[in-house]
Amino acid sequence: MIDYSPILKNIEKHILLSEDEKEFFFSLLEHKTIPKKGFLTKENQTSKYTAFVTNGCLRSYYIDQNGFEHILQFAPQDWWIGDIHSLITQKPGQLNIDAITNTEVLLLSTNNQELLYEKVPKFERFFRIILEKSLVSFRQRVIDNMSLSAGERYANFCKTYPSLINTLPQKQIAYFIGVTPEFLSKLRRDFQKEDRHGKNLI
Amino acid sequence: MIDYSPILKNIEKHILLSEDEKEFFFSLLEHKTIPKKGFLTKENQTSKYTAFVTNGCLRSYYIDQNGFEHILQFAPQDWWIGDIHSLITQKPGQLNIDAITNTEVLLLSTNNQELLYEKVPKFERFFRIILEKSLVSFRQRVIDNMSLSAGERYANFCKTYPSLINTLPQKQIAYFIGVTPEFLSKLRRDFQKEDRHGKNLI
DNA sequence: CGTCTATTTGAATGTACTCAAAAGCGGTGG
DNA sequence: CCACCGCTTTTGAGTACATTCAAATAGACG
Repeated sequence: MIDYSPILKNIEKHILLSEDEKEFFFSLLEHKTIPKKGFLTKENQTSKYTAFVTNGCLRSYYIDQNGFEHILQFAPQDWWIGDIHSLITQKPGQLNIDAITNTEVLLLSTNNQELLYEKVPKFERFFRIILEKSLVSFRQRVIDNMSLSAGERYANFCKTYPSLINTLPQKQIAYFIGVTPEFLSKLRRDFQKEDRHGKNLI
Repeated sequence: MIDYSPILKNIEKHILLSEDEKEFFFSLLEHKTIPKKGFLTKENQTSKYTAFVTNGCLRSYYIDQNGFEHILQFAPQDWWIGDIHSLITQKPGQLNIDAITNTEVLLLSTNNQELLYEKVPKFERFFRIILEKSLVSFRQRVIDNMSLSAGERYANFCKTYPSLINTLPQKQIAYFIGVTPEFLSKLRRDFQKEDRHGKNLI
């Protein structure tokens, strides 16, 4: 009934599994539907699950002391997401993770993840590789925040997530690149002006 | 001759090794001394080594298109450091890694790291855990850059790295928290004023 | 001691934010 | 089907935080 092929494909990019191992892995997953605006994780709660998105899109964000949202990650189809700090410390976390659209996820609980590592050590390798990639992208984010202007970060976002630009409220792009929605609106207006001038000059 | 106990202690926090495994692991390491201002890694070169600092302090930094330095990480004693993007893609990287003081490192080449994973799969677990921790700290860095003012980031830095405040040129702290050295100087002046006023009011 | 680099200071500037108000847009119920 | 409501986006004026540039001062090291 549940289609495990997307997650299997994701995993087999990095490790190969026997039929038994596949069955065992699938048996550890829980399928869940998160409706638009529904939550996977809330701040001040201890996270129990790492999620793999099979359909839809989740986002993780932090709310600061002034009540402003800052989006850390978008997780469209085929992405892994979770509050890793809370997951590894098993302490209450700072992040909220909710659904931008109706979303289907496969959940792996921390207990089952440990079990998986014990029974099928190859998964240590798999998650090591996933973590390497996440680390690279967060590192890039730190670099970009320190070395690029807001306009450059927006241009960057458009290049990196072309599929999200038209599906996402502009506000959320602003919260991701680290500017106010008002300022992003002005940036876009200025870009359009530049574009038009560019065209006229040709 | 080479003292492997610091790195062993670091590893045995997370996994336990047999004598043979220890010997094998040690045989894969290269010892190197990097003098103050010497380089482990230069931008545009493909990284070959992950380093463990047994003594001294390294830093990794990025130089942007305007020639400004942005420090990504300090690696004092007992820390791991490397240009992970270049290491995993085996393409030329963006980072420089150099020594703040004379530094002793143990180097693990990418080839030897793969060999280690093959022969002693427990190391997959070890590096998975190291990566989890790095990821948490880079994630926190993104959060802080988006939600805190420069003054708050500086106060944060002082709390997090008390040992570095007096050993590091102020400039480098500025490049780490993401402000100009001039502005950090002004921030510190203002903090001192506040402190004095605070004292006078009591 | 002299040189080189780091730090401090000040004035002018710029980038991005705040606040307030208007305009646009989508969904829902009558 | 359209009117209304709530939310997003736009716009503008004023402001704040941080940078730039230039010059003076302080510190470190050979």
